[in-house]
Amino acid sequence: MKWHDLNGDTCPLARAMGVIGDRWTLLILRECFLGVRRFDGFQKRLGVTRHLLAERLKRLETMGVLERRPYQERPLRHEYRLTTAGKEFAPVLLAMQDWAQHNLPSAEPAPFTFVTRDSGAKVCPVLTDRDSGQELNHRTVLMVPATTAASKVIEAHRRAPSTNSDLGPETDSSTISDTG
Amino acid sequence: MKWHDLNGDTCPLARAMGVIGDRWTLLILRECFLGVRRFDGFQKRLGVTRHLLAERLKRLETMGVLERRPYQERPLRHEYRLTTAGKEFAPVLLAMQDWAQHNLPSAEPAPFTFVTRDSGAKVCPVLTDRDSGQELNHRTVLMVPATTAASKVIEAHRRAPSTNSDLGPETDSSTISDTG
DNA sequence: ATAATGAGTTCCAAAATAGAACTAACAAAT
DNA sequence: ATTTGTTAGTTCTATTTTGGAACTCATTAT
Repeated sequence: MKWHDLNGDTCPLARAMGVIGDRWTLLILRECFLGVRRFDGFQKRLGVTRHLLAERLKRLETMGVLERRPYQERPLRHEYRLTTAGKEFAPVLLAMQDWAQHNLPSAEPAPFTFVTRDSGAKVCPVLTDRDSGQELNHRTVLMVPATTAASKVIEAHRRAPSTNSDLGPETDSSTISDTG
Repeated sequence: MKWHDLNGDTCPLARAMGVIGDRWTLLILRECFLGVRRFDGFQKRLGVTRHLLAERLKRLETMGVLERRPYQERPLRHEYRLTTAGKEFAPVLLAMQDWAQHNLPSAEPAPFTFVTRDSGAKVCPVLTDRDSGQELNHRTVLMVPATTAASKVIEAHRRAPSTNSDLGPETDSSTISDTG
C-alpha cells in the first residue's frame, strides 16, 4: 500500500490519516493554532528538517487544510494559514490532548492549555450528542458497519450484554461479518 | 529526531503522535472498536504487512492502549483487547471521523457509522465544556502557552479582535513568544 | 500423511526521513 | 562595493521504516 492510497479511502478515518498520519503534520497544525505562520517559525520550533517541512506544508495546502498567501513582495514571501477546514480541526486537537493527558502520563506539565475566549477558564472537553445532549463515549456509542442495520446490532447486543463493553460488539470472532 | 523521542515529549499532542503517528495504528484501533481482536483478523481486514502489524500491536500494548491475553492454550493463542485507555480513545475517533467527513470529501459513503446504544440513532458529535456546556471550537477556545497568563492573552485579543479568528492569537509574528 | 490454521519471524527491495549543505532574492550594515 | 543577514526553500547522501513475500512452529482437521 502506498501512502497516498489512504486519501481516496472510503473510510473517513483512513482519509484523516492520509493527512495527519505521520510524525510531523499534527505538530505543524498545533503550531498553526498557536499562531505560527512562517516557514522558519515552524522549522525552529519543531526541529523538523526543512525538506520535510516544505513537503508537509505543500500537502496540507493540497488537502485544503492550510492556505499559502503572500504577506510581502520584494522579495515575495508567503505564510501559511489555517483554512476553515483547518480551523474545524480544533475539536480533534482538544479531544486528543485531553486523551493524552489522561492516558499517556508525563512528568512535566503540558506546555500549553486550552481556555475559553470569554472567561479564560481552562476547558474540560466532553463530546456530546447535539440532539440528545447525551455524553458520547465507549459506553454510550456503538460503531456499526454501514451494511448492518443498527437496530440489529443493538438487539444482538441487548441479548448478550457485555461487562467489558466498548464501542464495538463483544464477540469472540475476529471478523466483523461474523458479528453482524 | 527519532521516532521514540515523541513518547517522552512534554506536549501531550506529541505523545499522542508517538502512539498513532503512522499510517496504521489508528486503523488498527478502528478495527478494535469494530470488534476485531486477532492477529489475522487485523491483517486480513487492513492489508498491513504481518511484520508491521506485529510491531504495532506490540507498541500499543507497551503504551497501555491494548492488552494481549490468551484465549486458548494448546496451541497458546493471544488476542488483543482495548484497555481502559484504549476505550477512552473513542471520542477522538468520533471527532476525527466527523472532521474528515465534513472536510475530506469522498464519493463513497463511510463504511460505518456511530450510533447511540440506547436508541440506535446516528450521533451528531459536538465537543462541549463540562462546566459551562458551551460548545468548544476555534471560535470559543484559545490555545495558550502555559507560561502565559491566560487573562493577558485574552486582553490582548480583545484589544485587537480578528475577523479571521481561529484558536490562536492573531498576529503576524511567526513565534509564540512575540504574541504573549 | 497431508493440509489447514493462527500467530508470528526473517529476508530483501523500495520508500520515507534525518542531517547537513547549498541556492535565490533581496535588505541592512560596514 | 562588499559582506552579512533573512526567508523560503532545494539538493545531496546516509539511515530508518515500510512493503512484499516466503518461512517457521505448534497443533487440529481430513
